[in-house]
Amino acid sequence: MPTIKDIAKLANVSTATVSRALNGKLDVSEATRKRIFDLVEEFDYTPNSIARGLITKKINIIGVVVPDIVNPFYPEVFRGIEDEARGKGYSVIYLNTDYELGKEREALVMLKQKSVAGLLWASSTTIFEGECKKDPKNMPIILMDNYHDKLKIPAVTIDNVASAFTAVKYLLSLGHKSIAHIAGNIKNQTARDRMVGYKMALENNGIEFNSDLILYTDYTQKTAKEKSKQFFGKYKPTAIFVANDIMAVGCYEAIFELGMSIPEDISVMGHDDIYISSIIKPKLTTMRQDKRELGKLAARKLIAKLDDGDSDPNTQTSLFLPTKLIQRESTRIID
Amino acid sequence: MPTIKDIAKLANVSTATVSRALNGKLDVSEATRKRIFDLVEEFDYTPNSIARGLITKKINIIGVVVPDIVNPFYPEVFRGIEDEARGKGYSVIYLNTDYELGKEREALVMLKQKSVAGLLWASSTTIFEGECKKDPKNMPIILMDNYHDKLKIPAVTIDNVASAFTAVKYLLSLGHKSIAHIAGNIKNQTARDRMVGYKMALENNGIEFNSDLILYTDYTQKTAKEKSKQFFGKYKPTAIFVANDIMAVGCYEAIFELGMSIPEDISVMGHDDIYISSIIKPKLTTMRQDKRELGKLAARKLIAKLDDGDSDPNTQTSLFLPTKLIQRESTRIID
DNA sequence: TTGAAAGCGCTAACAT
DNA sequence: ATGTTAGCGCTTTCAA
Repeated sequence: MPTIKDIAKLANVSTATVSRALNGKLDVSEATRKRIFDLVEEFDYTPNSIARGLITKKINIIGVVVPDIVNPFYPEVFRGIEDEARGKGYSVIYLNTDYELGKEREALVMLKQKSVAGLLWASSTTIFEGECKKDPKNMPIILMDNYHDKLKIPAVTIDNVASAFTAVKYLLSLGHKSIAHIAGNIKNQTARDRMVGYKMALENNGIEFNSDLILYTDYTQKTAKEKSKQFFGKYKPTAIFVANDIMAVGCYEAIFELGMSIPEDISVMGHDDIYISSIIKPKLTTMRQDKRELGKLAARKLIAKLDDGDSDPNTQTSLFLPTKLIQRESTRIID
Repeated sequence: MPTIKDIAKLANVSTATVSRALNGKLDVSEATRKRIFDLVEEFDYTPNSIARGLITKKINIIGVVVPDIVNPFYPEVFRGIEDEARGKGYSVIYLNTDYELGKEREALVMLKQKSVAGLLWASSTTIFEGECKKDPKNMPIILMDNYHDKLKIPAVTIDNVASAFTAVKYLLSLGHKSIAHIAGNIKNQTARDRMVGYKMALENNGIEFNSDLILYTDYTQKTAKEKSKQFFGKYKPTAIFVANDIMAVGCYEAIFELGMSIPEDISVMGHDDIYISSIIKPKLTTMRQDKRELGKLAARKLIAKLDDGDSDPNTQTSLFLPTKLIQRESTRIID
């Protein structure tokens, strides 16, 4: 593998000049620039990013931290990130945190130690403030699928309140009056927001919020199934809004095991529109979010910050993407 | 962040000694070793992996190359890899290749440029030989979910011939005589092997192989659906063995759209046992492979090679994991 | 057992 | 517009 020295020698210039040319500095003459680039081409030279990293304290790798790649929501987000990052010359390091604060912290340490340029973070819990404020300049962070009220960390997510509102509003428009809600982990801003949207829609329609109709979970299919099974023993709502599709699957299982049917006995509404939602029977009515786009825009925002600093104003702001109601077979009009 | 210099100064030794102690060289006195490690502990010092990488030409990151993380098979493999790698102090860079040779080549270049220590490679097509033979010492490769006949690259995969054989044998044991096969991309060794197993089982039971009953695909759900729909217009086998579960879903769709039912009109057998296979209706009978284990063992093999060189003999050999028949609802006894 | 010194490949002042 | 020099944080000869 050729080094910058080889190119310098062949071009009859110093390594500094080659470095300047390669990094697009303006003070290089056209002639030498061309000479250098021709050589680079000819010998297929690529700068050693490790050596560069030693100086700049940064390597062109971005870290992605998510709860669990096995959760069908994340692979799509990841594709969006990887596609965008690769196009801009960045690679992606991926870490799972299993919804555990300890692993999140550990992930952060690993990533810092590896000098990644920046972070894309889908935190499962409310982000711990200390870590995030520490050298924010050295390692910019963009939150995904979550945001933080107090800290001003830019985020790319959806408007969860509005989205849940739309979902429940739809259920109401179908004539449902007794609507339960399976909430996610309420340590999570996203889960809280979806519950807020649920409440708002209810109150907006003159229906009183009933805390008995709320099932608290940890966002997993298993828990959703267990809690649902218990719940339906006691309560008979005509509809249920589930905070994500994976839990809706758990809810389906419970309903079927109890000998009930969807949507005849109960309408089920999910959220996210993951891959399986259109495959399960009955097909799940849900709110679609464009997961790939989410990843792409988050990566774009981070890389903009990395490459251009904070000159671009929208590297500092958050983005709230729209969601879309997908009507399928799991909901019905109630008489 | 403290550097090796800081530790050296505090310990009253040279940086060389600190380096030696940290790298477990034997020629450091117990006293100084302890002094150094105490300091390391106290100041939470971690060596800068970039600086180290500049010398060793390696960074403690391993590259993972797969066709598409959105394909539900891979997230689980990835979890296995990440868990194992993290435990051993390695991070993981992930690249998608979309079943395209060009992107595979590009991925390899990126990874080399970033000086990753080694590669875990789930190649979609038969690996291109040139790239793999080039400096194999510098960047060891372990193949996943695939292997290569001619090149002696160690692999971690399953015995696809045996697995497909078992699958089809099961169908035969149910009394089926006319069994179709949806094959994967036959540029791929895995796809070819599964077809071989299919043939062997047939011939083993005195049933002649009929090429009309083979559907060639690119491993995607969409293609599987299209080809199935055409196929079932002309042929009426009583069973079909699909080379993977994602295509089985496509096959389901085709069958349902044609107004047929599973397993009454046709038995469907998949392969892999991905997440959705136990969720779809009817639940899919399939061959389970332990994807997480696959990833874990592949990572373990690679890291063993990285850390211990080729002294450990099983860094050179391939591993063929067993699969397991999972009987569910999509297959039935035929009379 | 330890230290001094060189150098990995690159960038960034500081000169010219 | 270009070259010289120093140095990023670490490992690794070579000496002692």
